[in-house]
Formats: sequence, C-alpha cells, structure tokens
Amino acid sequence: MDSEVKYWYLRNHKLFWVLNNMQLKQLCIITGFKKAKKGDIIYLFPSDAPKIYFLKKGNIKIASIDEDGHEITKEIIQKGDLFGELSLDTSIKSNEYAQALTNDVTICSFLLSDFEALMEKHPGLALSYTKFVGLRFKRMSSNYSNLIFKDARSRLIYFIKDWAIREGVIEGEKATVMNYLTQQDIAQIICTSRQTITQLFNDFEEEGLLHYNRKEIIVLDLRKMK
Amino acid sequence: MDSEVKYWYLRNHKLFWVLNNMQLKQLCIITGFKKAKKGDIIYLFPSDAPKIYFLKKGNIKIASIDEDGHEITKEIIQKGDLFGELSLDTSIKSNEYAQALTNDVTICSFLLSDFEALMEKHPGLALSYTKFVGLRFKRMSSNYSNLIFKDARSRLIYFIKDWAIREGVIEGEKATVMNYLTQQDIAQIICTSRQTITQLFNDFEEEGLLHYNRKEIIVLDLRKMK
DNA sequence: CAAGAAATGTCGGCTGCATGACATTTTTAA
DNA sequence: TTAAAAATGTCATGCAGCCGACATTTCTTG
Repeated sequence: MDSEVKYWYLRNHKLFWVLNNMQLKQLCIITGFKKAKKGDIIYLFPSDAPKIYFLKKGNIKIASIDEDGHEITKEIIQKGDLFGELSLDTSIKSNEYAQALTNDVTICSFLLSDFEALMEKHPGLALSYTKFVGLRFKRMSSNYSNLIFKDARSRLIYFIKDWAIREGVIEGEKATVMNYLTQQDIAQIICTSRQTITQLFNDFEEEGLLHYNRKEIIVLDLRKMK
Repeated sequence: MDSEVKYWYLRNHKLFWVLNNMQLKQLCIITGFKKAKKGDIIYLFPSDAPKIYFLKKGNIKIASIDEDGHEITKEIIQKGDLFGELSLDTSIKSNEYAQALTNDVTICSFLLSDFEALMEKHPGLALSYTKFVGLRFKRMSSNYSNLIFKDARSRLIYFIKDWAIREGVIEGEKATVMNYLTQQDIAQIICTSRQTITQLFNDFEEEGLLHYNRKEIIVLDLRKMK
C-alpha cells in the first residue's frame, strides 16, 4: 500500500486530527491490510506483535465465549472505528475475537509498539487517544448497565434506537437501518434468547412501531420507540 | 497540606512511577482534601472544575440511580484507587455519586485540567494512564459479564472470592475479610435482592463453605468456593 | 433448479428470583 | 437505658424469559 493511501485512512480518523498534515504524512504506521467475508473469524491476538486495528469497510462484531460455552457479543464495530487491545495492555490474554458480519470487510492494522512510539513523540496524540478510549469505555459501560436493569423488551428498543441513530438513514422521526444482523446476532448482543427476539420483533410490528425484515429495519417513529 | 505530603500520596500510586522523583516533587497537583464518615455522599461532579479523586483511606462505593429509582453499585473503591471522571470526558453529565462505606474515609483530589496539562508534558504519563484506565475498565467489564451470565449464587461466590483475594487476610486456603458491607450493599453490587443474599449466606453457612457475621466473613476453603 | 443449510416463527413447561409482608435481631442515638 | 431505626431471617406468590421441540420460510451452493 502506498503512503498516500495510508495517509488518507488515518487523516479521516478524528484521533489523528491533533496532528498536522506534515506529521501525518511522515507516519505511515499502517503495516497490515486484510479482507474478510461474512462469518470469517479475525483473531485479534496473533502470536507475534500486538496490533491495533482499524475497520475501513464493513461491519464486524467483537465477541467472546465463556467457560460454559456462552457466547456474548461485546461490541459492534463500524466503518472508521478502531478496535483491538485499545487499553494498550498486553499482559492478560483475552478470549475475544472478531467476526465479520458483512461480506465486504476491510481491515487495516498497525503495530501497538509503533503507535506507542508515536504517542511518546506527540503528547497531544496520547491525550487525544486517552480520551478516545475513555469514551469508548463509557459507551460500553452504559451498554452493560442497560443489560442488567432493563427487561428484554427495553433492551431491544434501546439497541434498535441506538443502531438507527448510529447507522440509519433518518428522515424526520423515521429511520431506516440496513439489517446485517440475524436475530441470533441481536440476541447475543442484548443477551437474551433467539426466541425472545423473534417474539419482540413481531410484537413491535403488531404495535405499529416498526417494519422488520431480513434486509432492513424501518423504525416508523423514533419518539414512540420506548 | 504541605508539598512533602502530597509528594508521598502520588509517589505511592503506581500511575506516577513513570515520573522520576524530581518531576514528581515539582507537581504537587493535589488541591483538595476531604474526610467523610459512613453513609456520607460525596458528589463527584461539583459545579466548578472537574476533578479526579484519590482514595487515601477507607472504602467507598461508586453508585448511580436510574430513572426507575433502581440503585446500582458500580464499583467498590479501595485505598489507593483513583476514581471520578477517569475517561477525561466532561461533556456528558453522569448521575454517579460516591458514598462512604466505612467511617474513616479520606479523599484527595486534583483538577482534571492540571492532570491533563501534566500529561501534555509527560507522554509517558499519558500512556501509563491509558493503560491504567484500560485495566480498570477490563475489570469492570469482567464484572459485568459475570452479572449477565451467571445466576445469583455464582455471582455471590465470585464476588466473595474476589473480595477475599483483594482485601482479605489469607492463610493457606482460608481467608478472612473485614465485612464493612451490609447485605443490602452486596445485593446492589451483584444486582439481586436483599432476601436472596440472606438466603445464599445461610446456604453457604450450612454447606460449610464460610462463616458469616456482621463483622467479618471467613471463607473456610477458597478452592471449594465455586 | 434442487436439496441442504440457515434463519425465523410458535408453543408450552419450567424455574430462578423479585417482590411484598412480616418477625426477629442488632445497632444507633437520644 | 431505652425507644426508634436499621439490618437480617423466613415464607408464599407471581412472572419474565429460558429452553427444548418442531414447523415453516428463506438463503446458499453445487
């Protein structure tokens, strides 16, 4: 990959806004480049050097399996997001992995060590990164709170609204989201059973809150979704 | 508070190990100092400048209340821990607050802005801080996973073992923890009802796993606690 | 296009645990 | 020291939602 392209990938990420164009052009820390199709597993912790990943195209999920074989989806990563060992801590081996949810996944990666070296030189970047990671954590933490307190219906509503706002096409109070998740996927995200998801979508449809099919989800009125 | 004392508080926190003694002595960023007794509420988000807190003595909990009046305890903070707006993000107002669990709570605080300025000057500190926050979050995340997947009994066992290991006096496989939490407190931590906690402690006692009273909890065999 | 695989729809039984109600014990504060 | 408050113990009831079982629909792949 030529350095001009690398430049643009990073330039478009707000994390690197603290660097001016000159600095950015000199970086070119992207070292890896990978494509994946739906269902492919991407291991985040290769035996060699730890990396940070950057999703250029498509959607992936970060998941893990506990000792009981329970699979949970921790995050949905979207175009432009960073993922991997964001905490910069490589001591504890996590059992997390990433899986492509769409067919056109493109991932860039750079070495954690390169990134750390970069931050040493640019304190602004370090600060900016810290805030960035902090925000991400906050978001996850709020998701967890939701899981614990609300019932399945509220959780699904919260998830759909969030999804619609983050990725959907909004027209007034109507939102249309491209649905690249199966009901099983959604069940794993909001920690309920597949059957409950089916039931809830049918309920929502009956109540006139949304239209659901395998291709897209149309929320008819965001205000009424609660 | 004289600068010699401030120096020691920070010196003992591993976050500041990346700074050498000279740098540290020049800092003296601690600006606040507060004492609290059992039950006192400490508001984390004063109307003036955002702060980061450092628990010098005692135990506190970080909790929040959702719109349904549900109270959850998010973390138990122990001597030496940092708390407050660790994500450095002050844009969203959180509804979190801290409450003293013991009678001899001492809290130091410093201004977020001072800390940020410090990180600008010392990229190593920023890096170290990011790792620190990452670790904290990882811990929280594992707690949440536990809440979501395991039943109340497993959650309580996990909590007690963790508590014993973090704070208890361990002799071989026996562990003794000073019990500064009410059953209500524990219920809020592992997200169950007070009655369930009572029942479980009685079960554990019957099964010969531990001795419980209001002053201390003695785990008879850590290996058998599972 | 056909056959197998994957995703969705539907039902009923079962259970962990929340919830309320109340008794008893311990602590706190006057 | 004593009354009120807080913490703990015990029980009966109800229900959200998990789980297994199976049917139907849709997608994938040779």
